[in-house]
Amino acid sequence: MPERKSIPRPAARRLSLYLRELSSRAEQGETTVSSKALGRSLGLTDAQVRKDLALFGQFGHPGRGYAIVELVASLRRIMGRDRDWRVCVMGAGNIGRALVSYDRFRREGFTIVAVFDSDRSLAGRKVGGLPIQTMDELAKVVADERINLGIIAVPRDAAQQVADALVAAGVKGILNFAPRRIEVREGIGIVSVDFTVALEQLAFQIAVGDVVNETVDSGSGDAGRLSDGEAPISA
Amino acid sequence: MPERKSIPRPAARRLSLYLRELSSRAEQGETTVSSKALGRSLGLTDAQVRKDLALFGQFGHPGRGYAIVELVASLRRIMGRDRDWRVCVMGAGNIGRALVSYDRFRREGFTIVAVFDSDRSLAGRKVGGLPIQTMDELAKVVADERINLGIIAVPRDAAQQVADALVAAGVKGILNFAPRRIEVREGIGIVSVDFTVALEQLAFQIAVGDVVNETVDSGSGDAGRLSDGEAPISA
DNA sequence: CTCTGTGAAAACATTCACAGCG
DNA sequence: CGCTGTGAATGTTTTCACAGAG
Repeated sequence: MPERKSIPRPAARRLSLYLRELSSRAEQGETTVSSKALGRSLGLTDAQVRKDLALFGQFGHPGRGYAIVELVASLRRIMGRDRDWRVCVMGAGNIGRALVSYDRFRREGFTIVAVFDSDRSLAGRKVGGLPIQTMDELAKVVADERINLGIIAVPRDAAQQVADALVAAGVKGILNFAPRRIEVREGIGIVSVDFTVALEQLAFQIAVGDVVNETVDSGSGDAGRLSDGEAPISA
Repeated sequence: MPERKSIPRPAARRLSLYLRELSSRAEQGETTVSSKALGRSLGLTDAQVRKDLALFGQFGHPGRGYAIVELVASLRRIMGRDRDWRVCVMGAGNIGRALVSYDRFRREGFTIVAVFDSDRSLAGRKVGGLPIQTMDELAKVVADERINLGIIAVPRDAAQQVADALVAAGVKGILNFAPRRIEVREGIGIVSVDFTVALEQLAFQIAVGDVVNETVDSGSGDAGRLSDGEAPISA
């Protein structure tokens, strides 16, 4: 564990937003951006942006701002986006099928290479160009295809079991869509997204009569989020 | 704006997890739970659980713990889950269709009553029992069906425009799945979920060699999070 | 002048630790 | 006892404000 420096969790969440916004600006042909302009697009202060980016080194050019292409490259490397991620989807229900067909994953370097479902009668049917496989082929396929991430899109009560199988097969991280906490051993990454929780947070904002801008990225095993929050909620 | 008390954002995110866990325990027939047991299931300390729950009143019974049914009812009311939420889905692509068919929403009191798509050639086709409608029927349908929430499942470049139309039509909150920040006027709720950001957070956990349990609930318009985080990430 | 990087201050959130109820 | 609710202590994150680079 090559522990160098501690990154505040909220900052880690914002990093993804910086990368998303910067990539989009790069596509527009912009070459440079100030912390103020970047913060403005994301609902953050300029100081916050500078602090976050300074966590990894000196990327800015005083008087000029940040060189976008350069910064995107650095952030990608820092976030592990320069490697190739090979992903399998567990569960070929509504959500699993939608994710397999979600083109953006591939474009962003997360390639889905296999789909599994416990229902053997689905075996062989194709989803987004991939044949559905049975769960007992998991270990072999993960090894053969060098899969390092798994996405759980199975019913709640099967989720922990499927997670255990993924870890046993050798994946390094799990993105969980089932509505429950997943436990994994130290060293395995886990991020959860719960659609109902997301809608509920929305209902809460409204019920409480006070609304702030919030990004929900359901974290690992617990109640994480990925929102550039602003004020607390007042009730 | 009946501002009474300020609720820490991280606490707001955890509330959903308490409710989810408590409901599940109620189904198992459990009647009582201590802050310690609840925290254990969610990866939180007992003190954290007590502080969070105490934000809204005195729910616990010293020596005994919390009465589950009672607490679930209180939390539901506090979070606005006692009302009926009527939802429309914008975009009948992979994600939109998966969400329309996501049964859990209905069971949890979020009823999807309409689906829209800008592609007129899809008009009339059914998705999960609902006919796809064209975007220009939006205002009328929102009013007639008393829709108060909208879900955005359209491509990035159409998202802000669709959000504006939803707000103009009268929805009170938006759940956004498009990969960009959505701006809404004061008083309108917004929560965002970005699948790519979620996978990226996972990649980051792994790249950084240090992994903590995290729940990602992509917040509103900015870089928020919804994670019951633990330690910061070390790089 | 513009705009970064960063210590120092302020705001926030979590954990501790304990008084007090049942 | 067991377990809550809560001030006080601690730890973390954000904001401020400014020196210095281009």
